[in-house]
Amino acid sequence: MKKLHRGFYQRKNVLQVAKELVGKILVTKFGGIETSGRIVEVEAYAGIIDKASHAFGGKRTARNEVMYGEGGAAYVYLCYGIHHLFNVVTNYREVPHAVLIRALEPIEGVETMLKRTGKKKPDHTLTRGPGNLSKALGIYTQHSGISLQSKELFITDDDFVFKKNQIAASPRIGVDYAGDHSLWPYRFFVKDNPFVSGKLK
DNA sequence: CGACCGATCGTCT
DNA sequence: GACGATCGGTCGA
Repeated sequence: MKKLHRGFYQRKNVLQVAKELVGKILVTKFGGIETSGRIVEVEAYAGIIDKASHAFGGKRTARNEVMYGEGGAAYVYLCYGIHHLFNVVTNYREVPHAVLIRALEPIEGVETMLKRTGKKKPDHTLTRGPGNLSKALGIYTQHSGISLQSKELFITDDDFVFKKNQIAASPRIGVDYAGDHSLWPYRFFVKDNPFVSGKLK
């Protein structure tokens, strides 16, 4: 289990980082309790040229400021007033790229995840979709800006790799407002994995 | 099945 | 004052 180093995140090609994040393990250890899951779905957001990104056009606000920091930090924001969406900031300072983590396969701490989400059984909805996974791992907007080198929130590599033909690309979900950019194939996911969100199959 | 809808609130205009 | 990088429930076919 190797914690991903800063160099993994601080690369220029957000699509490359997004693809490589599929198969890695997202871990939280809040209050000494570990919960983790293998990443099976992500979306890349390509900064100022990407109409779907919060940083489109160089827009800079208190909320998205962490996207302009150096790669390797968490960017968490509240969506629809309910869901806390977890992103990984990539690239270098002043280049606001990010990868949204959309689904996990639970590994560690399923009991804790059930407690946090209020679900009864550990089915595929537990960590399916960005809102659900954040809730299951205990990630909230208060964690926005913290480094992924921290002891409480980080991503590891256990040398597991999905085969190339198991990974598919598609347009991103829920970004119709981005017009033509909503068609960009910036979503990467594991085929036929029950934890992957979006329409079934 | 698919379409629709309500929840809920921080952020930006 | 409007609007989400969502989710889960309901309703009708």
